[in-house]
Amino acid sequence: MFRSSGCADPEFAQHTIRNRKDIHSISILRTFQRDQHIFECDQHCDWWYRIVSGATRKYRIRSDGRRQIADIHLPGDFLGFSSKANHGFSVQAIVEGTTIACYPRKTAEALADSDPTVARLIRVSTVAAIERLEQQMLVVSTMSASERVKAFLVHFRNRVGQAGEDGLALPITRYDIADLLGLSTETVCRAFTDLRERGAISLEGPRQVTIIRPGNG
Amino acid sequence: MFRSSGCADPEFAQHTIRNRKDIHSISILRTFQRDQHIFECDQHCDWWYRIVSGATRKYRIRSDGRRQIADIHLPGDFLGFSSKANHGFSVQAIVEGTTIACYPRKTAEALADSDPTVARLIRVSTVAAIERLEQQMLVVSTMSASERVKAFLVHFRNRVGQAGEDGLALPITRYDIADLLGLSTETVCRAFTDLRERGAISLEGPRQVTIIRPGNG
DNA sequence: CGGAGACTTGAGGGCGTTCAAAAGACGTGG
DNA sequence: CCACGTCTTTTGAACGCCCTCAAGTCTCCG
Repeated sequence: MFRSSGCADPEFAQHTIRNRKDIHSISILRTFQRDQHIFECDQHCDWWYRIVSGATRKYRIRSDGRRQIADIHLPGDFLGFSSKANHGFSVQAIVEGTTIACYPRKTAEALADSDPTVARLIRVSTVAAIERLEQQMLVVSTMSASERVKAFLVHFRNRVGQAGEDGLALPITRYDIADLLGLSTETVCRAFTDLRERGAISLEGPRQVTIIRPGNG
Repeated sequence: MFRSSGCADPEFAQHTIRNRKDIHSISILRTFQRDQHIFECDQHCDWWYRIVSGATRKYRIRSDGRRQIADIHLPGDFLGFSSKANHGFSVQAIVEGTTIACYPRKTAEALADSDPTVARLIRVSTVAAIERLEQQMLVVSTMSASERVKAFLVHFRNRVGQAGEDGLALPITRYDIADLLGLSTETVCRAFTDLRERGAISLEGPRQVTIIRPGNG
């Protein structure tokens, strides 16, 4: 939009060239081990992040010591935005060798200010996070244990995008699922068993699930 | 940033003038009756909205007929963003005479593209919504009924911003609170009674609450 | 082969839901 | 101003789901 302008002002011309910089060019790639922190809850928000490969969990430890997982991030997701100075959540790698692109916040914000494409990318990404959270809330606040687990499996499969095959390799433990769905580990296990016995899913292994009936039943 | 440029190109100059338009100048003010819809879940996302006065609820009807409230919007909040063509939620006025500024989506997006201030405003607003939802999720998925109601009251008081006085006039019914917290109406009532008996709150009337002890206890 | 972590299953109790009923609050019209 | 109907709020009793505690099995990896 701006770049199509035939402006002769050198300062502006230089600016448009700076704008041409892809957001990826200002990023630093980092690799994380399993359970290694990308950032912690009391840390200052100096970076934005994008998952390149692997997965992360966004969580918080409640005053009673229990862990609450607010979101799971998969490749393509942006995270690390905050309206306050500190994140209120910690983010941890779930799988070994999770790769993350890190963007210096000030530079990225300046880029978002000058490049509408970047601003739009951020906007779409945050809106997607909102919709994910709203969906998650619906699941957590109104569904039974089995329904929650099934909704999680269906939602997760849709996100990893294996639309054709229903075989799903879960990168996360029952503990993670429990903390994400607001259930106990035992209840999650019982829900898996229940869904298997009712023919909604089949288990080739604890982490290898096939969704047979995605709908109700 | 762009506007400080001394560019002589007329097209660009005209553009900068367009950029000067405040986002509020492209809005239409509308007033809604109680329970009137701002938009419904299957409606096309042609507008963005900002609450001017009153309050709205963002909700969805589950397949079993139960209603789930995902968020309450108060003056200053932006809403209506979606990454898809349709909203997945309906939004309704809670109080009589709720006033809302409506922005034509395409115009607003173009404005966000050209004016970093607007883009930043939208970004901050969506990030605030994310943080609200994450907080809400924490409440819904790990707290007991009384804790949820108390957390709701404290959170709500902070949002309406009556920091000095603890007297709080609730614009919403027990039914709304129940659907927001994932509880039944009866349980919400019992939680109010419980909190009153334990001295955490006092009730001058069903809708008039004073928070005595915001912390635990 | 041994150990640690992940997963599964069982029994009992607490908390929230459902069903039922009544009291309170509020606006409307006489 | 009061009577009336409707919506909201409150309380009670019984049931059911999920949590907790406990024990055992499976799986992976050194």
